This record gives sequence, structure tokens and C-alpha cells, in this order.
Amino acid sequence: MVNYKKDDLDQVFSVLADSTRRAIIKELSKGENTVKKMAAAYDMSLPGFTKHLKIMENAGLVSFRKVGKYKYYYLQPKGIDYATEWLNELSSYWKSQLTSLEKYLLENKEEDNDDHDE
Amino acid sequence: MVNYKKDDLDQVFSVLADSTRRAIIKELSKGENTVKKMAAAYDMSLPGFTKHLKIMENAGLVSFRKVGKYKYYYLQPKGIDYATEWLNELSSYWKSQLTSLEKYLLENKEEDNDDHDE
DNA sequence: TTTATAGTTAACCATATGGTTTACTGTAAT
DNA sequence: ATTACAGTAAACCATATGGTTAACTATAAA
Repeated sequence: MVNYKKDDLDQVFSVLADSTRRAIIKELSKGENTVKKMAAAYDMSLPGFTKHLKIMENAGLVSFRKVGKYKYYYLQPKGIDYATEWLNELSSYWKSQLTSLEKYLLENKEEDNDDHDE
Repeated sequence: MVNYKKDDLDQVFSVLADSTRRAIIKELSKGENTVKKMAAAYDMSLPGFTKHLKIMENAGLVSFRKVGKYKYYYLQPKGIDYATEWLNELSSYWKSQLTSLEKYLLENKEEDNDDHDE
């Protein structure tokens, strides 16, 4: 790991790889919010929480506006779009590679009902 | 970090947060391949490379079939779908929350390269 | 049967990561 | 002027992560 440096997509996906940060994103998708208000929902110290916000900001997923002593954070969807695009391109390419049998099997899977919830 | 445990989505996004692993995924989207064949493209020891495959396998993104001394790895798209769904749900919810002005701005962004504030 | 090939395991290392506490700054309220 | 409140900074800690090398197993080829 001599010369390892995170690129943009690394950073975006790293943000998403943490359930606290995914929860923050969901929260912010409802609208902007202040640090303390959001932090209250998490079993974590305030400095711990603001570290997550800093990481998300560096990755370009959130920004904030300052009003007096408050910081209102809001989503910066461009960053998320970046990740979404990578996945969508992948899956469109991948699907174009499938044989018709594979496509048939894919259409008719139905029974893979693991809980995909959080 | 007393009791921190990665859940499914954590694992999937963690896989995606590494450019080597994203490259492996793209490679495998063209079809199955063996370990050494794939490893040749990376400036990394073989054990280092197989560690990545193990991580991807644990996250449910790849599987393999063994043929003699070869392991043929292939994509297991369910895992990736899981990540894609999370992002798509988010963005559909997020878009439904926008005001019509915001939607207008979103449609017509084209060039929004200024930092909002800070 | 010996040798080559494909891949894994184990031990190790440096840095990153997710968290803490304590002390601080800046703004608002009394 | 003092106190409360919102948030940051710094130092620290334990574990995770991405990598290495050396030694191994299993299958295939000579």
C-alpha cells in the first residue's frame, strides 16, 4: 500500500459503505437539517457525528449553508449520481452481454426474496 | 468502535469503494475468468489479488466454479442490484421531494460547477 | 516420478477508519 | 457581562484494510 490514493468514486462509495452515513443521506433526502438535530438520532458523540459529515462533504455528497450558529446541511446529488451512473453503466453493459437463455432466467427469477431493507 | 459490524449493504459498497475491485467487476461483466488471467492486469502480488476476490465473494458479488486447478470467477449480479436499488430508491424519493422550482433547476443545470457556498 | 502451474494460507506491516474525551471558538440569549 | 448553545479541533485508541513475502496444497504435464 505504498502509494494508495482514493479517487472520486472511491470516496463516494466509501461514504455509502457506512450505515450511519447512508442514514444521514436518507435523512437529508427529506430536506436540509442542522448538525445537532440530526446527531440526536445516533448513539454517538457529537464530534464522532461531525466527522461523518466532513467525510461526506469531502466526497461531494453534501454541502451546507451557515445561519448564525447553525449549519444547515443538504444533499449534493451530483456525487450520488456519479455512483448511480457507474452502476447503471455496468448493469446495462452486463445485460447486453447475456445470452438469451440467461436473459430468460433473469426475467423469471422471482424467488430471491431475501430482506433487502434497512 | 466497540461493537461495529458490517451489514450486507456495507459490504457491497465497500467492495465498490476500491478501484481494483471495480475494475475486476468490469472485467467479469464481460464473462467469467480465472484468477491468474485477471491478476496479470494488476501491479499486485497474487495473494494480494486473491484477497480482493475473497472480499467480493463474501459480499456476494462474485462466485466461482472450479475446473481442475482453475477457478473461474463470474459476476453474481444480485449483490450489485442490491446497491443499485438502494441508490435508485433514494433518488426517486429525493426527486419526489423537490419543489417545482428545484425540479426546473435540476432539468436545466448543464453547468453547475460553482461551490454552493462555504 | 518429477516438475510446473494455479491458487491459498499465514504471518507480518503501515496506514486508514470509526470512535472517544477534553478543550476550544463563535454566536445567541439573559 | 455572563451564560448557554452549536459546532470544531486535537489527541488518542482499537480494529480494519490493503498490501507484502514465504511456505504450502492440489492438479496437470514431462
